[in-house]
Amino acid sequence: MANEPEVDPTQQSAPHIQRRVVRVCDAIGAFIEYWGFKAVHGRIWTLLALSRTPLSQTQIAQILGVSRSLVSGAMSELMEHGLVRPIDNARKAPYVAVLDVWPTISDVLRGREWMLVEGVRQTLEAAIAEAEDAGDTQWDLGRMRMLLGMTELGQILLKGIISIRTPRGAERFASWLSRAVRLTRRFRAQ
Amino acid sequence: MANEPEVDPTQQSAPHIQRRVVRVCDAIGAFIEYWGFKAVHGRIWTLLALSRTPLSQTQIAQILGVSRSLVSGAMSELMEHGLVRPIDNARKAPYVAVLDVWPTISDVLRGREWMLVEGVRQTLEAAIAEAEDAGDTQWDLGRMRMLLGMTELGQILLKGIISIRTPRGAERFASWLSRAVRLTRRFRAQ
DNA sequence: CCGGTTGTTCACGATATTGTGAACAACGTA
DNA sequence: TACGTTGTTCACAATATCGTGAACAACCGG
Repeated sequence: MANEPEVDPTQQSAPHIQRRVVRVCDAIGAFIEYWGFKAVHGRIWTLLALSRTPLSQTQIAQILGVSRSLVSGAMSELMEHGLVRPIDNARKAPYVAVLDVWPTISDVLRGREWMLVEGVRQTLEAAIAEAEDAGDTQWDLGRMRMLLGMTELGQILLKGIISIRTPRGAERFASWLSRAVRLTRRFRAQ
Repeated sequence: MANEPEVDPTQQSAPHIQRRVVRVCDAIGAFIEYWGFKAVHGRIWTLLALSRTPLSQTQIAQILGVSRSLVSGAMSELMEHGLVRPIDNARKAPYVAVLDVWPTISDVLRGREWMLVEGVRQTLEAAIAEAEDAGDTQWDLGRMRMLLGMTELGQILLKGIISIRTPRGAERFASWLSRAVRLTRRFRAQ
């Protein structure tokens, strides 16, 4: 199909604007790399989000300058997370980005972060129970209780953030947070 | 000094409570590993935070079951970040945890996160300028402007969070956030 | 049926990360 | 002084991660 917008694989003769777009993809990739995803996920999602037309995996690989195998693997992960979808039901099809990324963020928070905080909470409770029984002198029971309190606070915040599904939900959460912070003042002052 | 609390290097005969504490250290280490630090940093900090007495690097290595060299390297990094300090000025001294971790979190947000978001913003601005000049058909100018808006919103939030230094600051920020979310309602509705 | 394309899979290399052990200097004490 | 301890440094091993290229199956148009 010669009437498609031509995508030149060589970076030199690619239109200036495409290189600018790839720079954006790289920057967003670097950003989300710090949030537990891989950089290539962010690069692919951004490229699809900024493209007016759906793109094939081959096109994506050409534009980003990576191998098709890398794109293939990253793509199936992105589709698992619901961040990208094929334009029709066949598995062999051009792809578009899903712009509403909040469900994914929410899933990540509910899964990864929640499990980590919950793990801390459980080990803390076990250590506190043990320390209360044993009358220990080496470990600081008060500090353990403080950390447990912070853990529970973190879980409450996580629950609140996860429950945000709509702009209206964000509004409710923000005003709830405002009130909550005010109320915990005396607790922090101790 | 035989009157110090004995710390048994072998995990079998270590007091139950110590093993519980180490489990807490591991859990917190796993948690902060997802936040750009290394797990061993969290383990060491937690151990010091939960110990009533200052600990030497050798003791830390024994309790956590890692080598002294690993502790040494992690320790100097923790001291750079201000999360741990020696009990007296000499470099050879027992160490204690600094419990106020907010300055460090704030530094991380101001450094790492800010640079990443700023990088996205700059590449987006460059791409938008180029697209406006070139009258391009392949890339979606509207989406770029949307991402730029989200980036600027992120920077505003980051600035707000960073500015929290005291409980009073947290209170101000929370109520500001509540108002801000309410005001941006019509913007999101578009 | 046959080339061409598209996505998938796998074995592999390149590279970064993490932790270890040995050697060493600084310090205090018998 | 001789010795033990503490922290530091460095070369190295173990491991994980990232990305590649080749082989392959599915599909489409001639």
